Amino acid sequence: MTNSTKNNGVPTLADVAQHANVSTATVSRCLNSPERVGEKTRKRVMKAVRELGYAPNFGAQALAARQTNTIAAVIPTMENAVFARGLQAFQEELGRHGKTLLVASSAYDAELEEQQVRALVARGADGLLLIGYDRAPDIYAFLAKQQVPTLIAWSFKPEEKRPTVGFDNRAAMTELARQVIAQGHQHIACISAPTASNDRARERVDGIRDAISQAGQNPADLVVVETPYGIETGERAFRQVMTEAPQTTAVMCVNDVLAVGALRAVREMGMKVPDDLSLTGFDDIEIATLAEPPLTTVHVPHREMGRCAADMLLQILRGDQNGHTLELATEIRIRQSLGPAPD
Amino acid sequence: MTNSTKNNGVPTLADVAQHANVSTATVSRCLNSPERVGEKTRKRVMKAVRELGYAPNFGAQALAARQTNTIAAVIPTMENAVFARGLQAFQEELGRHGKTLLVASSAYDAELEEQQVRALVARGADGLLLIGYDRAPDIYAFLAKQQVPTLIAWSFKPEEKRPTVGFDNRAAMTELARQVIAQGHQHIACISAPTASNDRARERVDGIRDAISQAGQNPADLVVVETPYGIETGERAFRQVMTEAPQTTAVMCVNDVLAVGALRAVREMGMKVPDDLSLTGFDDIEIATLAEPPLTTVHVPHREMGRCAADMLLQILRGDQNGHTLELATEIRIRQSLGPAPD
DNA sequence: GGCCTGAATGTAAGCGCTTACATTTCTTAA
DNA sequence: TTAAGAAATGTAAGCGCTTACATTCAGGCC
Repeated sequence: MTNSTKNNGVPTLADVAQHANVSTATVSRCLNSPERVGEKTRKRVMKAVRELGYAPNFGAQALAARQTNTIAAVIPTMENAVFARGLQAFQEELGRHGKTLLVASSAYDAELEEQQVRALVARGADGLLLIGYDRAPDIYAFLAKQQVPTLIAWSFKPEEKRPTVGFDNRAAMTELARQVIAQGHQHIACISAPTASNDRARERVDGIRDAISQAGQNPADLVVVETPYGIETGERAFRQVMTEAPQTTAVMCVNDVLAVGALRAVREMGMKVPDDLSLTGFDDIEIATLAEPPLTTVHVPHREMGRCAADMLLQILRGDQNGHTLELATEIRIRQSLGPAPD
Repeated sequence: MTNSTKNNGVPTLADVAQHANVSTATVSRCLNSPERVGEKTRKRVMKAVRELGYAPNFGAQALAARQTNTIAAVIPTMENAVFARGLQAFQEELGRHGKTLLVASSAYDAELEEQQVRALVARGADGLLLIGYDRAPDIYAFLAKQQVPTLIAWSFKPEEKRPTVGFDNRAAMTELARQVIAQGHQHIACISAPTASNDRARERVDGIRDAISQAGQNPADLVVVETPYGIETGERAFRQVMTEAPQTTAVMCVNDVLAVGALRAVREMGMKVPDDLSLTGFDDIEIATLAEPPLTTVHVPHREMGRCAADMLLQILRGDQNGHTLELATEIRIRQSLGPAPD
């Protein structure tokens, strides 16, 4: 044990320096910009590093270098496959660039999200990924003050100027609703996540209304039931829809999970999809294809979004001043859960 | 702007101290142990904190306090709902205790996992969550040297002495296999994830063999096809099984995702589950109940495991010397995908 | 009043690293 | 051979915070 007995036996840069008979500066350079160190010295230093089992102290590094190489993400929940996928891709891409991912989830709760954002920034995140635009202005103010580059994902509104990677939830849903209407459905209902602080859900519902308007009908007639995320909640929401509006022939859900829940309820109620009732989802996660019948839905490139988000955030951190806004294309996937209106 | 122009305008402890006319020590105490500061002073300081929008510098804090309040997890992938759930619960529980979660994924790749572990430790993780026991000894040595408390999850072997929270994969699968055998199945095949560096998969396969032995048959006869995680791969694996062992009447998969893939293949091949062939999974994730027919599988309390993992790791960090090993119960869920052997 | 005690606050020494700047050593070309 | 420039290395000043220890100050007691 040549390393200092201080620091609990964990070797420090200074220990390595002593072991390799160089200054701490040289060791630091070996580790961070090896090309600036002579080959012989470098080998000697790396050997010392290995022998001592040295690993840099993160706090010290962060303090001195003024960056943590850490990117944070606050997502509603990892249990939603949509975010799990995106986050996975996000992390992979970050990892490729030597960044680490800090994660917190808000459980779709605005207040909790704010706390999480503050906590993660306090943890030294160099950059931040957030889902959707909706949030209190003071969070944005805080982020600006703390100079934390922030990227919004999973939403895309042309009029928003914040750095964004996402897709046009509204337009995508409008397109899907058109297809539903084209099948002759006159009484459409919608099962939505709570729209209060969730622009994605809100936009999707509005997208349906747009299509209804375009078809010359009254968008105010659209029956909307809001419910938290989940299969069971989707089930209950469907029953509510059928109670409130029994004439409904097509139910459009703002995500696949709710749609699967609805699908279950349909079956339990003894109806047939799509003969008696058509059903659509959004996201195109695995269960959409696995459901019986498979769900008509909007395919969203979640993985790609995660990857792009990482790239864009990295770019912003690097100081690239390019337009940091990217719209990804979605795609309607017509499957058996959508059929012509009965009668 | 009363705060120093240095540091890019981001306020520091010293700025707050000056603003509130106290020493930095007092500010620090206000933030970390408020009870040790007089009420008037405390209020004044907190006001200054708010006015300046102060947030502590993480690196400095970590360096001085010698801990980061950060816990890391390396999991195979978040795209597997099993880990997404567990991780979500893990994070929630950590958050409740003021800890933040660092995440990396290994993509089931041992070498990548090693890199990730090193990276996360270098990022100053106070503790570490790892999946399964299998890994190179030098990783364990490294962790010991770095004095990073580590908890293993998703596995549980009575003979292992490392801190662990998990379940007995082998015993659970044995139990399930018994049920399959009890249905008269003589020709069982298994679709497994690669077992080379995955003790969970290996134990499950061995669990089937145990049941076969117990039934007085030859465990060596078990046909095992290994394939990476995924629905499509499960599909292909099933075809391979039926090519290699066409007499098979029950296919036991080491997880639900592979089972769902197999189920698809069964259908494409024009067979009926469970009339022509029985199928089982493992994990009991949502798709298990959504599949047609619903999958017989082993229910694993993923969320609970995540939560317990957090609690245990926190305990270890606190220095509690209790036995840090916890076995969770699994439960067989018999559903329609399992039926009596044909003939 | 003087002394003691404990609470409140201040002083200042690091924590382990990066990096600007200084110094030394090697190349290279006249 | 030598001066000039480049490359390699060393020196040391922080980075912003925590905390051991020192100081101050009230109040209580004899």
